[in-house]
Amino acid sequence: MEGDRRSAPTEGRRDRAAPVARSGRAAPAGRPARTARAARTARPTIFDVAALAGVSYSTVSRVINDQPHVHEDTRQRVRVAMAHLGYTAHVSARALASGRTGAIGLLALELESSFFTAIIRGVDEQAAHVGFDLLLCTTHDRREKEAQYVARLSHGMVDGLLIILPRAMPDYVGRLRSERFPFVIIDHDEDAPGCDVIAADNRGGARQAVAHLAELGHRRIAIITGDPVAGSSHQRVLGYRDALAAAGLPFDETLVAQGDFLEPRAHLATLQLMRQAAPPTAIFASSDLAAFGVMRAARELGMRVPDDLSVVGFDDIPEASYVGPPLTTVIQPLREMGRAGVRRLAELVRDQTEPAMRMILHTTLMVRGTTAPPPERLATRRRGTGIAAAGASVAAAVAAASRSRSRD
Amino acid sequence: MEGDRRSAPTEGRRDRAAPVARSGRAAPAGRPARTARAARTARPTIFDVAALAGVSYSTVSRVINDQPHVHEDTRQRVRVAMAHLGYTAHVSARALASGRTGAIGLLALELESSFFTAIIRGVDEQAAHVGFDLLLCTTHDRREKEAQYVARLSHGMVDGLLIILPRAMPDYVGRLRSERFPFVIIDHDEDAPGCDVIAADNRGGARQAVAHLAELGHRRIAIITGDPVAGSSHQRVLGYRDALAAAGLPFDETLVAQGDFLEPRAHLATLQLMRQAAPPTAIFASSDLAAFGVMRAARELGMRVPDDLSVVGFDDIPEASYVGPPLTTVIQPLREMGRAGVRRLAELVRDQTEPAMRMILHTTLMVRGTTAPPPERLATRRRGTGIAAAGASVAAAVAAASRSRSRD
DNA sequence: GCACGGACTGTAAGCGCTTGCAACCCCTTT
DNA sequence: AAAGGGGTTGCAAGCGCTTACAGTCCGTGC
Repeated sequence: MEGDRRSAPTEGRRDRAAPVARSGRAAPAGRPARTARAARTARPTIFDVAALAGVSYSTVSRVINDQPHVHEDTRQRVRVAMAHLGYTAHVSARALASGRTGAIGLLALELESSFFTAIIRGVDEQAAHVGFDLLLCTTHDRREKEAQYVARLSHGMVDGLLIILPRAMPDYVGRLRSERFPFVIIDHDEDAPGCDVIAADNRGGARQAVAHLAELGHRRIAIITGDPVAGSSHQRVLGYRDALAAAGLPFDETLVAQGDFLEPRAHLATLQLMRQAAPPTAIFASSDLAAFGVMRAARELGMRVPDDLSVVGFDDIPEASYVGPPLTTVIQPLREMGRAGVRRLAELVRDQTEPAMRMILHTTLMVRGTTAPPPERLATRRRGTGIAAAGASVAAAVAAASRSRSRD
Repeated sequence: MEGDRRSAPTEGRRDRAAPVARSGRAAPAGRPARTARAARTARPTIFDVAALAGVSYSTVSRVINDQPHVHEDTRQRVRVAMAHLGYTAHVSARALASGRTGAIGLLALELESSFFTAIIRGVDEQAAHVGFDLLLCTTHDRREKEAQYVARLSHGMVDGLLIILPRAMPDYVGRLRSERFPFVIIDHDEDAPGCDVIAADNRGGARQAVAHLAELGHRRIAIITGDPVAGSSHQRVLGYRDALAAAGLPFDETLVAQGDFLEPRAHLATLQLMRQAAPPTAIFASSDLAAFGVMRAARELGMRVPDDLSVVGFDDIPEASYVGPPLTTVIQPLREMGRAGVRRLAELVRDQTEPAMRMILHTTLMVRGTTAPPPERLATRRRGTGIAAAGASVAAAVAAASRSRSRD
């Protein structure tokens, strides 16, 4: 048997290629070759490669995994055999045996909004870079689904999880933590003890945006908030207040309208804001989508942006620069957030004991075409009829409406 | 031993919950409980559930897979045990044992363009609907990578493959076919014998677009083609010629500019087209992105769209309706193509013997703001100086240029 | 010239699950 | 009362790979 192994690689290879496998070598003890069963597909396995190369299957495994302790000649011989058979390792089998899958999972709410796709682009880019496969799961806000996904994913599908979570912390996070499963949360701007989090500086960004409006001379600056369950939403309100305070402007509850980051709600909120006795001359929307809603409302009211109303968004999704006029907004480095998330996750997968950390990325104000100084002070002072200066009959109607019910 | 099994479920359950596992039951022959080795994580396995429920592991497996031949009481008992332990099946293990993964792979060139994300949205939606997980792979046009991905994916990662392939057929497709691995190709509008293909009616769509321009009175209609390696590109040229012929217009080679579906190239091509002695009054761009390039060039030349130049795109990516003026384009049902791809793939996974088919989805012309009748005939006739009517000095310069070199 | 460490290689024992088959139960049929 | 049969259940044998451990071989130091 031993002399056997020593047979010169070259001719050894040839006679191994013959149909008859040398018994007790190709088929290890207790593994009777291949049963008649199914035989799913005739895909070559590690055993076929081993037989062809005239080595044991574990040696093939070592070659596949670039492990040391394989003679260079042997390695070559195995490589040739693999190429010859067109061998590709079975992913599930390695995952099962090794406990590693080489993939990461990405959990996102949906794919509709550019907000998510922007992050996903960053994730995809970096995942490819560090050699992870990407499993994309969208939850469509179905909480039960979400927990299920997480369970499945963390049980043999992926090595780590990236969760875009602009909301409250769900229960499964606790479970992941206790199972010491690597995960990173993206866009979760609130307390998350023991979790690795990547978020943008929401408060700072909002402050920049509102400070910009104040500098332009606006005194009545409204905010349309994001979804109240999102921490980022809260942070942006704080930034708004910071900026007001810094500019010496009073905080006025009537200038705070609740939104949900989406367009329709912002549209509605804007109509309500403008109906007030003292409507704002500028609106800070908590997302670009919301800003689009503001602009649509303005258009309907016959107001021009930015002449009659200034608008600032948040996020800088691609559409922001397409619309007319292009939107002034706060750049949130979405793509970079995705990239950073993967980088961090890769570290965690490598070393499970890394202490959790929180990573805050800077935001930048991007001044484009939707902000300008407020319309002449006169209009601002002559409330109610002020807007009528915008000229459209719709505006007049709103003005009339706001006169009749002085406060909402 | 036999009487044992018959022990009444109720009290049987209790004593099974006791720490001591009944030897030879919890641990099957040749499987000595759990070795001291690693024990990766203390995740419950099917054996733990079996022990707790007082049944064999295969019964648990049957419950997991909703198979018949399990007594309802037993089923319940197992369910309770699973819930109690927080059991979740190990995905790789099932994949290895069963040969099915419950996932499909999606191979896309990249994620940057809305073209791909639109398809992906459809894929994601339908995948969730039919219960497949989605593995997203972007190739970034690195051919070697692509073949590798396909090999990996088809070896135990996914049950089927969706390939967005607006290009020539790569070699690995042949391999997939010979391995009888289920796959569907999306957006591949040319011959693909034996392959399942989903594509839009590129020829028909182009015909509609160009017919629309002809109906508006345009006589000199240019086309900026797509990437020549794409079958869809070729089909759109055919549609263009169809429409010209139908309208009794001659086919003029000088009105065909080669593009690549992308913006910069189209921008350049437009500048060249307009520099001609007899510039077109309308341009059919083979993609929306290309149409944006046309519009940018027109802007630079001081021409107004659609007054001086009509533009039609193809695809109807979301940005098409955002730009000003909103783009007249051919709606390609990208999302539906993604959905249809998954539906078809699901069928193939279920029944490998399905004969291959080709599915062509209809396109729709969406008239928006970039098309109008050509500028007064006069201008069209008085070539060279005609454009100067557009007014801008840039246009004059181009006119001058076109005079000096009467034909390119 | 022989024990010894190091470089390779092979063997066994799983990873956690599915599934064909055999065994068993209880109940009907003859 | 014995045979037959359908519904349940358990067992064994894998799926294709990784990896601890146990050799095997060779070159070296004494």
